[in-house]
Amino acid sequence: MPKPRLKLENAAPPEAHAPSESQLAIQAQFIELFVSATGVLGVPRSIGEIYGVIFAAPQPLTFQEIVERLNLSKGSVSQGLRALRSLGAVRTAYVPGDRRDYFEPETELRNLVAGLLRDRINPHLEQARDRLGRVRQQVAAGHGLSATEAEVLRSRVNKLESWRKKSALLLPLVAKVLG
Amino acid sequence: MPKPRLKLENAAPPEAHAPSESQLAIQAQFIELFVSATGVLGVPRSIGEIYGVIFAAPQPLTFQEIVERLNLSKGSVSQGLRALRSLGAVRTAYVPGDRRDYFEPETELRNLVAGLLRDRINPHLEQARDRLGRVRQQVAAGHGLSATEAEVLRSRVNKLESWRKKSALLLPLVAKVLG
DNA sequence: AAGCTTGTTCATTTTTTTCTAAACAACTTA
DNA sequence: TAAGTTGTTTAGAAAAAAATGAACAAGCTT
Repeated sequence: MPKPRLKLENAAPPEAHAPSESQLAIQAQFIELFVSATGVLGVPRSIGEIYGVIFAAPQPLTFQEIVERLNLSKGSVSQGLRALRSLGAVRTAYVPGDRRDYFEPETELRNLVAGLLRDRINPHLEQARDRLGRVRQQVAAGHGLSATEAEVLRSRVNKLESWRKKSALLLPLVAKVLG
Repeated sequence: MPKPRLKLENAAPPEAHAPSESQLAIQAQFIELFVSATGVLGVPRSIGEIYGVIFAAPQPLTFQEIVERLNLSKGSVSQGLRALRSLGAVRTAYVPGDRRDYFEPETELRNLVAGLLRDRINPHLEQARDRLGRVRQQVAAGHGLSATEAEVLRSRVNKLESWRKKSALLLPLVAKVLG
């Protein structure tokens, strides 16, 4: 026999009331700002909207509130939130007596940039290092090239190597300046 | 057997000969490298291919050579080259006695990054400054907000302002490190 | 257990981006 | 002037990306 559970009486969660017209206008401005950033970052528009609506909210929002305020499908919001959490751009907030997830924004630029570097840039840089090694080998072994052609190609490979080094030098610096 | 083509008798331009198998392999490696970069930069794959094939060539290439080596349509190559020139990533090289355009790569990272900043980042930053001003006004005027809510929103706007300032500070630094 | 609520997954549809091919313009040479 | 090159423009096809919605899972509540 399952033991009967006590209902939490005060469960009435700190529900955000329906936003006023003025609040809606503010929210729209914030969202617009982040949506325009998606263009540069190459992420889907809906992700900008989701981050924007969370950023614009004075209190953490529930999944359902995000769906309603943006008129997005549950599927899109679920996927968007997963991406944002993976970047470290949103966190879940715990609300006692409420089973739902509440979402709040990460607002430290340092941390947001760190997430982007980790998830989007670094993997490519590492892959590039490997590829570059292969190109260098190919060029070194390359036959059918005149002496001057071979020389040009070697200098091109060296250029690439210098790009890679400078990038690797730059990224920590970026993190430092933003912190 | 390729069908014989009518040739101009003396014009004989410094035509690149058909690449050897080894040259093709090298070229493919270079292209692969730049195509993988398109993912990060959010530019079309074909643009990576075009820059790659130019970067991989010891001498400047003609439009037609690019089309043939990549099996791309003339239209794609024309558009891709325009974008690359606008970024300052490829230059045209003059070849005496030849009407065709020859293309060679810009290989200075500093200049490539400068082009990206100019064409892709700066416009967005300027737009962001305007939008941010509007958000600040909205929040300042915002009614229908409790005192604590208004306080949170003001601090959010201040965060955004500090992001913008840090970014504006960072970009010149990037240019300097890469130079 | 049956019936809610909350959120995820994924096959399909919708939208956006990218590419192509055909028409065209500008210029050169016959 | 006609005919040939070289490259651009653009309408529409093809491909890729993003969003939807229905089925599903997991956990409460009664």
